[in-house]
Amino acid sequence: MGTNADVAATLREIGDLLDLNGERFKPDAYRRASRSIETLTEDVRKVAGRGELESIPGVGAAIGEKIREFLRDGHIAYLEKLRQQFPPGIVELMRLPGIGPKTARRFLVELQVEGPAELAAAIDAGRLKGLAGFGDRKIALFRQAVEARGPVGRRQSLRAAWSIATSLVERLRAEAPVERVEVAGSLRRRRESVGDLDILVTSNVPERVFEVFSALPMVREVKLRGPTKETVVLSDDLQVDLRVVEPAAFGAAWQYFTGSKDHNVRLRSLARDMGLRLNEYGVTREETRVAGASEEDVYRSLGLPWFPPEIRENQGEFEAAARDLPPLLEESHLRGDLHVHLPEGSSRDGIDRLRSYATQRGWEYVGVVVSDRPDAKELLDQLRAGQRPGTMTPWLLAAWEDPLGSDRLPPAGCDYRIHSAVGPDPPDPLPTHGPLLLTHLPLPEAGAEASAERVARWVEYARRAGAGLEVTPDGPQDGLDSSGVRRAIEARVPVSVRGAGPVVPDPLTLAVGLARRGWATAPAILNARAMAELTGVGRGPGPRTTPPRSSVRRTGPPRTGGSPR
DNA sequence: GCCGTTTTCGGCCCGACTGTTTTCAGTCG
Repeated sequence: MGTNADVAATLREIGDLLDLNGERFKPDAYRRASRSIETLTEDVRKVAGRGELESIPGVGAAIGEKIREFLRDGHIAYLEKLRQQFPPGIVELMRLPGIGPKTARRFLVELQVEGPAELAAAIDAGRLKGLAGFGDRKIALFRQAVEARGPVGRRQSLRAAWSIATSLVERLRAEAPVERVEVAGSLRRRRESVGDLDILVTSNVPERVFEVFSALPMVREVKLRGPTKETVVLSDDLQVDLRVVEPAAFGAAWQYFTGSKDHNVRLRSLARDMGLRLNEYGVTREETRVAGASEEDVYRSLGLPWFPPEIRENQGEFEAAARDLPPLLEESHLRGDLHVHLPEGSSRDGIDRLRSYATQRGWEYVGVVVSDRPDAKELLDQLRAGQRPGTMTPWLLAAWEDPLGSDRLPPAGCDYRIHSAVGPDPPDPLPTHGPLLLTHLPLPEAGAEASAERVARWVEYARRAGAGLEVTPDGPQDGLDSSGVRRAIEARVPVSVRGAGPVVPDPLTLAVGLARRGWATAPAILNARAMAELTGVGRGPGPRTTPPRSSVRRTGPPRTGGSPR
């Protein structure tokens, strides 16, 4: 576990315990600080080292001091004291769906129930019957919550969530009486992992929409349904909230349900300061709605620019907006992809498909990996045949990919080299032959988001090797996560944004989204450069096994303006 | 406990849904 995650979990536990104690505002303060640390793009120890903990949103003198204590001693006396007041299982109980601090406390005080197992036993023994506020229905829900313990609440990878959401949205558009269907929530923000899906529709017959939606084959159960909102659980445990709003409020609702929570809290307090009120129905002054149909209107009415969803985290976007938001990378900035594997089948067909795919995207070049093809030699010849710069678009480059540490030399005619990582950490010697890219970084730890320290080591290694790093639709499962992108850019290590090539649907948008979450602008992105600026790769015939390392560095990205912290 | 281009004190987002309630408390996002 990374230190940031440890600190975040510790602060959250303090918040939960304070909640049980009946504290009014402290629990939220600790949880806010916890979320802030969790989404921090930098190692919290580094921030502490600079004495800047209090610059983190939600961290003040008291919490800052507790974080320092945790980093120094590995524990916090205040937390130890809190823990002594409650049995250890009680926090676990409180995290079950439908059980909050009030209910958990009642279990403890009125039934001496100290954890999930004891709760199950108490229910079985009929000890909850007759207690005020606990009817049969509620007791059944408690039982369900205890029994469902485990996979519920598991976060999905961005790519898995995207693919599920895409099919749900398609079905709704095709089969339900809706005008507009959009995804909101953390998926729209392109978070590396997604806990649930938020889908927003406009329709004048919500109940019909809910009927269609609940009948979809992937829906396992309907958790709740009201006039404007339905919550379902899919067969793979993912929860989906579907909301119906009127068109005049669509922008406000989309903004509201996209979040993040901390971005929204900041926004609403800004609105309040201006004598306005912001909720999911719009921005109102007294009883008059002044904005709501579009997100742009909502932000404009608060004197703010529209924020790209990927940076709505209250991690510096408001401060940056006071100057100028940096122009984040767009899919249209990309001029190619430097790491594409041909699909199964003949190379000739593969090249044809790739060419038309790249043409569709308007790309100048595509780097084709030849090293894993049985017919590598012929493929190389095909790639070389008839290509002259400027005569054919897109230009196809030949890439040679092998494991980091391999001393096998690529055959003549290859344009550049890609090294795939072979372990969780960079090996000792620097790669020779100047690879252009390092790929397949195994950054996640048991599905967790990549640890900040490990990312830092890879970024430093890439910098010394003069190589670029990849961000892919699989996020930290296969390359940089968004904080890694941010780090790489700060270290002037070029970042390559990689899609999936000619597969349908290509989740390239996710790789771009992760780069945007890392505040990437086009100049920092290797494959947003024109081919002529690509380290001299592929200009004319001849072997190019070793792109000059110096040129990679020379064309390194300028520092982006508006660095959030 | 945090925070402030109204504030260093006095606020703290706010609405939907459910269950068990004749008017609301708890939970959730």
